[in-house]
Amino acid sequence: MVTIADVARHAGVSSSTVSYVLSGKRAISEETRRRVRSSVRELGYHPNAGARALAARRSHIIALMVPLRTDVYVPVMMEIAIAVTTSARQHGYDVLLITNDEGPDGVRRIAASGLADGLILMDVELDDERIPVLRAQGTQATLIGLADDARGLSCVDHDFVAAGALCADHLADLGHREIAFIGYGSGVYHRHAGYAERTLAGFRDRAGQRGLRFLHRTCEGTYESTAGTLARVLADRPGTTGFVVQNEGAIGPLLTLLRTSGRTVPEDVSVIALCQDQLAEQFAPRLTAVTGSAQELGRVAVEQIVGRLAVASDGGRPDDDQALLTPTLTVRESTGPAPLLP
Amino acid sequence: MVTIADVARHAGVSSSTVSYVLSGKRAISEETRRRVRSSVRELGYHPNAGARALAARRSHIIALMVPLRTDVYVPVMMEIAIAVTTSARQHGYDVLLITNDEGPDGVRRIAASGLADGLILMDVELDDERIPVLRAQGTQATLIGLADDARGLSCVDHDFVAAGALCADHLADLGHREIAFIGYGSGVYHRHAGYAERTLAGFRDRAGQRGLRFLHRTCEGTYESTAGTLARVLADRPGTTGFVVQNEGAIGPLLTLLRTSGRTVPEDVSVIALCQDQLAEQFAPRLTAVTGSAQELGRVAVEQIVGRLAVASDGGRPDDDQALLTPTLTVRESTGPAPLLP
DNA sequence: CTTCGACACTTCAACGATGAAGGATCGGTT
DNA sequence: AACCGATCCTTCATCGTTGAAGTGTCGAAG
Repeated sequence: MVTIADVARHAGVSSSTVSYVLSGKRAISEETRRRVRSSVRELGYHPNAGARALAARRSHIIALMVPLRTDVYVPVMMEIAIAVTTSARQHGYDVLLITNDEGPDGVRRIAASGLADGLILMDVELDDERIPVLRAQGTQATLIGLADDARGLSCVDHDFVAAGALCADHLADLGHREIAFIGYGSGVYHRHAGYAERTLAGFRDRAGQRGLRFLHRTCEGTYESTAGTLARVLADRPGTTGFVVQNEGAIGPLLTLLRTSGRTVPEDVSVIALCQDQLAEQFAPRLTAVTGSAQELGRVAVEQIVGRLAVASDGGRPDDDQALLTPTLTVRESTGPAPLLP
Repeated sequence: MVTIADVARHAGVSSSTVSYVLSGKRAISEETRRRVRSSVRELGYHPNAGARALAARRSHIIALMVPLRTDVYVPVMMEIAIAVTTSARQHGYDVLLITNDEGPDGVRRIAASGLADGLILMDVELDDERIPVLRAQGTQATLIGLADDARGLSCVDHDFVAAGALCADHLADLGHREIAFIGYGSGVYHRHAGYAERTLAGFRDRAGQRGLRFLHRTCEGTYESTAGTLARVLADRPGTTGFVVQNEGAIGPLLTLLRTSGRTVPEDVSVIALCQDQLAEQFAPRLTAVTGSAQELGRVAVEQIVGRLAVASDGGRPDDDQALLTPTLTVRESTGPAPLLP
């Protein structure tokens, strides 16, 4: 193992000079800097992470707490996790993956052991048990999602209200008047998962303003569940010409069921999905969709936590930013003008 | 921050006694152990990760290197990552997430800095650049996937050969004679991704033994690509009655296309998928599928690396195990007896 | 010709844990 | 009474890095 002392000896300086060259915290002459750098390269020196964390009281690790639950669309989670990892690396941090089944104790463990400098929490509930722990430990953290009381924390999330409104506007612009909103399973709403409720609220408000009638129906995302939901919708409101789908699993079944029931998309009914573009493009017809960038979410979360850590290590009190990312509507082949009344 | 010295003072012992109570490496009297444990609890002591890593020369961290690429089915990757994380915790390890765009340098960085004790590599290519680095650094590692030269490493993977054979057997048992194998995009084969080639090989061999005629066609997994692939298959071999699909993205389009071309599943054609059960159940009809457990894969990988680390820290030379996990065939509604010849 | 400040580097004491080596205590054996 | 071994605990050096404080040198100002 190559230590800083080996580098120092090789470059003919003291080890703290090597440390200063590497951290850039003191002025070092051009000549010495060059020599040290070339010794570092020649010996293949990498600072020992443990020693560095001990001495500097910073591990340069960010912990990312991901849900075990699989009722959220998994590729999105993965995309966020990867975006967090690559963004973190750009700021000189590594990412520790922990699962939220460790709960508040997990947060305590990570914070108290100094394993990570800060945390990013995913799948936050409105009234989350982990938040008081964070505050008690004085640990820097960012939430992906919104919580009731986010004092001392930063947050970032998609603007689901805007996403819901975009759906309503698009269908209203096309002349649709009766809409069905196919949501997640009822469990998601009972958990008060913010994203589900906020999308619905945004849709509901805009739908009201635009004079749309609509139904909201939960759906578990299986074929059977979608079939049941669709049957109920068509029984309750036979004049429905627009569908908003926020459940990734329900999209495929819905399209199949519409087809087999003799309804053509988009001539007879329009379908607009709240899902990743990649997924929207896999169906036939390709789906008009409202999307937020998962990568952006991860990137912003990292920037928030890195910013907080920088301020805190200078002895400051970080601002609690709340970022809402604006969603995008991409019009594809699944939406069109409402059919003329028969 | 609570240190081991605080605990020692509180319990009226020396700090190394606390250390021994916690590690269990020396005999400590029942009475003292009790007192130390209760002090630990009362003060909320968690050992400082950096100090522990420095002194013990083990970080208790396993690095998991995941692919950035998205042409593999992402939920499977996530499932593995989560299984690795939860299994690792059960062995007292945490998991550091790194992306394979860091390449061999990433491996060097992690190994040389002592950030992680060992690595688990995913998406390994047959001739992978990271493997020589691992060997040079003397780092313990496990591969998820198989490599050409795995000396000094452990490996775990699904038995894709067996999976391919299972597909051939099932269709042969049902009386099918002309089969189409819809694979991944050509890029996957050009990369010599082991799983694609091995599944095909297993299928090919068994198909030969069972007297099946078959076509193998690549497919990018989009609707258009699937349509093109299917059209070619039906033009080349109009008598095809069985489909094996190894591309998750192609399943939905294939089912839709078969239906719109007037073919009923399973009465006219049988479809067997190589994909997760969860996905197989989302289609209508539910798909007969051959599956390997992603959770099991993660669990075994962790057990291998933890085992290697234990042996190595006792000064031993770990065995290079290669585990192949047996896949399961679950018969659902998408396969049935071959239609009688017209 | 002293003094001062700027610059460039070094010295050295942390940081918080581990674990080898070294007591202290005690019952039992010669 | 002296010695022994076992048991249980403590002392202390060590891990590799950081950064405050200190040293030495040199040019410019007083």
